[in-house]
Amino acid sequence: MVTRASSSGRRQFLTRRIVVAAGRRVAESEGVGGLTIRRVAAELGAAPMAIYRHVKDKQELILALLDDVAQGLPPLPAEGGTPQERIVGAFAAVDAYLARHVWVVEILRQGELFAPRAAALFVWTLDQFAELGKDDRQGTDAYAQLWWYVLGHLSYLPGVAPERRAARMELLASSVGDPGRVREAVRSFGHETAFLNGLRTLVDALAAR
Amino acid sequence: MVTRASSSGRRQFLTRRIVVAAGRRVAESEGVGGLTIRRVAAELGAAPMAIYRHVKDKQELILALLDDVAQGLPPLPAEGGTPQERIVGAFAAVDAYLARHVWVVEILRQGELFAPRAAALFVWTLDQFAELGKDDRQGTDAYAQLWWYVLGHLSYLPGVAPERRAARMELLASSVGDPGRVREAVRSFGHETAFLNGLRTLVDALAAR
DNA sequence: ACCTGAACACCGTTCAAGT
DNA sequence: ACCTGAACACCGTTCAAGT
Repeated sequence: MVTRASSSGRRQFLTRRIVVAAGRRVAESEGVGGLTIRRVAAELGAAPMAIYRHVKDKQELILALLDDVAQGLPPLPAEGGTPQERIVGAFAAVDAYLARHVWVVEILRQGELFAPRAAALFVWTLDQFAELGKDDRQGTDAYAQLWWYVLGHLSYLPGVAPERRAARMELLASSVGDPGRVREAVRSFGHETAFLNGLRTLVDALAAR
Repeated sequence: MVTRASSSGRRQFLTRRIVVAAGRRVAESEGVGGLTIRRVAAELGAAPMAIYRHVKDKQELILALLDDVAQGLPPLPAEGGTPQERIVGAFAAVDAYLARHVWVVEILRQGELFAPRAAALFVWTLDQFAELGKDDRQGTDAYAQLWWYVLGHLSYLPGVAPERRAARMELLASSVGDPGRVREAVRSFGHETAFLNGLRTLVDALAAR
């Protein structure tokens, strides 16, 4: 996976862009847990300390990664349909995009957020709820509530990795008086459709209250 | 913080209970990030390797901690009121309890869950929705949707630490065309009341759909 | 100016000892 | 049986070099 050799020249062969791109490759393939300065340096065939010339410390690298991912966020839905449909579409798209980059969720949880892309979604959401006759105070509450729902779903995703599913299921079933009932109830559960249905339910309720 | 000295005797002075209790003290005061085998050992005045006699590895210690916290989960509401009120009460109580132990949320996110306490909440929730005329398939979806909402709220908590709030606010406001509107909208936002209102809205909608 | 190497203070964990 | 010490393979980061 070494994309650059340090052998040829001595002069600058690293840039912030290159470092961030390498960091992203590492995070994408091994998760945030596997993201280390030394690992990124190895990815680039450089000495670990070379990284520090382009990034203040590990925290700054992580924030740069967050920014990088934010660039790829799907665009907000334009006109068409009801505000409810647009809101569902927007949050479902954000959820789907971030689900493809679960490692980011761990960073988001550390209290970071992607501005300005998060800010754009926030204001856009205020506008949608304004169309539904809600003021910005109500819109803010609704935005937070929708975001919690999405963040919770994303946070739960690592647990549904196929190899974990069976073990969790058994743990759950065996802890209860009627294991058969639990197994039966969970059998047909699909988190994606449950997520979407719940999102629709929540948006409609927020619009109607 | 050393609660036991290794000096006096040579024979067993550690037990699994003692190790787990020390681990919990460390996690509670420094978070999961500060939880290290070596730190726990120091807390007990023991050699790091002594820990491994009572706990297989760090992962097992973490699971034991999860179990320990689960013991303190609030009891499920008994009869009285509508199912909706009981459901809101139960999930709000779980949220409040875990909010007092935020470090646990990081573990939950790693895909672990507390059985059998989680199982009890799950089955209890199925029962409540059964009273509302929903079958276990619908109840399972509702449980997942409520849990995502709670987990998202808990995941968001570290970001509202007082010292972070102002910085986040500015980052958000400055990223947008109309900073004044954002500041005004967010001014009166209170995440606890927003959480509770959203929970009520969601439960009522799930009951009605 | 940019990269490197050695070093420091940390990790989890194994293994061979001590009592 | 239980605890300890040295050791190994990792971290992030600082500092003094090299070109």
